[in-house]
Amino acid sequence: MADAEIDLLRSSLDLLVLKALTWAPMHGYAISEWIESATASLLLVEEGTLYPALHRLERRGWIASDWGVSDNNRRAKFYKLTAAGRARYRAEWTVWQRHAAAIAGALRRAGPATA
Amino acid sequence: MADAEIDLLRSSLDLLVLKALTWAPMHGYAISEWIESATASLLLVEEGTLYPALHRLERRGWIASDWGVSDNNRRAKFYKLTAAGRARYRAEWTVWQRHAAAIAGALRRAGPATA
DNA sequence: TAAGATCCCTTGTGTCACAAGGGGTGGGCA
DNA sequence: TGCCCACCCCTTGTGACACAAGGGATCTTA
Repeated sequence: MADAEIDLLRSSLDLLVLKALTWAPMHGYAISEWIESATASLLLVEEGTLYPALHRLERRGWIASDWGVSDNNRRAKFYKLTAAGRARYRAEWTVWQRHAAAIAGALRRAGPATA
Repeated sequence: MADAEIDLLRSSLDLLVLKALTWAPMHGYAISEWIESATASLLLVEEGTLYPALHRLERRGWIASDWGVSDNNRRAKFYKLTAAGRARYRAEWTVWQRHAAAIAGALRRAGPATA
């Protein structure tokens, strides 16, 4: 029953990560904390999900990384958006909104018979 | 680039199928047509996606099937919601709305630094 | 100096959408 | 009459991905 909670994340992780980086470079741990706080703890990103996602985004050229030092004086890899990543973010956001609206609309219908 | 179009479906297929059946029993082909029309052709469900999904939902007890004859006088398998499926639909819908709202809210934020 | 928080990563495992096939039937049309 | 197309069902790879469950290193604090 609880599995329904996860499914929407499957589609939106990349988008949320890109969003987090639109403001400033961040390291992975901070990104996961931001997603948790920004969604009121509804979405909890496991480390085994986040880090492969970051590597995937980097491999595709949407983000780039540099080693640095965190606020807590620890070694951390900071990710930032590339120009392509910024464009990608805008495009994906548009698509996401349109599709979310389409699905929400379908779910609000009186019923298939009225279609 | 186009792959972003599909991702949101991944999470919502089950929900849309259950929704289609809240009104009346339907066969697979009609369900896929309804989803297409209800989402203004934004979501196109492949047969190789839909039929496994139907079998999955049936295996889990959310829907049940009976062979019958379609409007076009063809042999078709009609699916209907079970009581458990109806409850499931309501629960999943609630979760979907809450999560979609959470993600949309996170994406509208000024930036992580303000979190 | 021990513990806990911070930060990074990898390897199974299972699920799922999709592409690409296949098959059967009924109605319309040449 | 015979053929084609729309309708309707299904399966088998394949690749992508979230997740659980591990491991490791450093810094701070008690």
